[in-house]
Amino acid sequence: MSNSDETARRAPVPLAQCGAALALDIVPDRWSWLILRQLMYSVGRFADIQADIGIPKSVLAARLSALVEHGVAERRPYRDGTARTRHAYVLTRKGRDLVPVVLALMHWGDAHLKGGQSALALTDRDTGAPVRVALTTDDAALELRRLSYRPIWNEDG
Amino acid sequence: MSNSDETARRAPVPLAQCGAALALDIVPDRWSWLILRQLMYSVGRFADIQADIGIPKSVLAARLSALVEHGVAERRPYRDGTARTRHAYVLTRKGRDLVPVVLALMHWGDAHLKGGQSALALTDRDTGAPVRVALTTDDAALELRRLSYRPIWNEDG
DNA sequence: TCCCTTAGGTTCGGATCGCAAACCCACCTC
DNA sequence: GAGGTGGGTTTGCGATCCGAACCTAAGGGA
Repeated sequence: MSNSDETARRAPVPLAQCGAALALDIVPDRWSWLILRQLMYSVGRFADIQADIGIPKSVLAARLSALVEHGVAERRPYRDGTARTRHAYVLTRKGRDLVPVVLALMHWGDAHLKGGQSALALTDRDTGAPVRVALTTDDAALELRRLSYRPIWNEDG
Repeated sequence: MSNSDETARRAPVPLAQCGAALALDIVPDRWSWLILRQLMYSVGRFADIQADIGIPKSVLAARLSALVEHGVAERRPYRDGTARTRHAYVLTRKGRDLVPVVLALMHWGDAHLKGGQSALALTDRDTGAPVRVALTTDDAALELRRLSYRPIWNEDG
C-alpha cells in the first residue's frame, strides 16, 4: 500500500474510526482466531475444539462466550441420532463474514511460512476454478457460499 | 465456507500444517496487528507508532523486534533534510503481503461494527475503480502495487 | 430408585505477561 | 559542555493465562 512512499507521521484514519482496530476488540488474540478457524470448518463442539487446537478449557469457555456475546457465533442445541441433546457453536452471518480474513491469513502463512505449500485447495463450487482471497474489484468478487474446499494431502503430514 | 453443513469433529488440516496457525505465531496479538496497520500507512518511527495507537514503549520495542526477527519489517536508517539520522521501520515484501489481511479485517469491521461506514476508500490506481479484499479467482486479483487509498471524511470524526 | 458416565463447563493457585513510570544513552545543537 | 530529543531498557505491580481439580445436569443401566 503506497500513496506517497515517504514516511508518514500519522495514520490517515484515527484508531477509533478504524474498522480493523474495532475488529481487533472482537478477535483480539491467537486463540480467538484459532477458534474461528475451527468454527469455519464446522468443528463446533466444545471438546472437539479443545482437542484440535489444544486450548485450556477455561480460556475456551471465556473466548466462546465472548464470541457469542459479540454476535460472531451462537450456541445451538442439536441432536445426533439417539443420543442426548448436545450443543454446538456455529458461526452467525457476522461470523461467516470473517472467514475471508482467516483464509487471507492462511494464504499468507502458506506462501511465506510453508514455502508456498498450501494444505487446502479452495475452489469455486460452481465452476471448479481455484479461488483465493485477494485484492479485487467488486464485480469480480465471489460470494462466500460459492466457496468449496478440499484438503491437500502431502508427505510431511 | 461449507462442504457438508454438518458438524465436523476435526478440522481437515492439522494445526501444525495450517498456514493461518503458523501466521498467528508471527502476528499473535492485537498490538502486532495495530503496528502492522501503522507500517501499512508508512508510519514507521517508534514515537509516531506509539503516539498513534497508544502502545506502551516496552511492548512496542518487543513487538517491533519480533516483527524484524520474523522478516516482516526492517529497521532502516533514514535522513530527513538536515537533521540527524533517524530510524524507521518499514515493511519487507513479506510484510507487505500481509496488507490484504489487514484490509480484509478493516472491511469486516467497517461492515459489521460501523454499519457499513468505511473511513478509507480503496481504488485501483490505474483505473480508479473501487477495490476491496474478497474471494476471487486468480486472474481477477489485483497486484498490491495497484492499490491506492484515500481517507473518507465523515461527521463524527 | 440409585448410581455411573459424559459433555461442558467453573474454580483455584502459580507462572507469565502487560502496563506505566522511571531511567538511560547516543547524538545533535547551542 | 549543557540541554534536548529519539529510541529505547528496567522495574515493580496488577491483570491474564495455564493445567489440574472439581462441579453439574442429562441420560442409561441395574
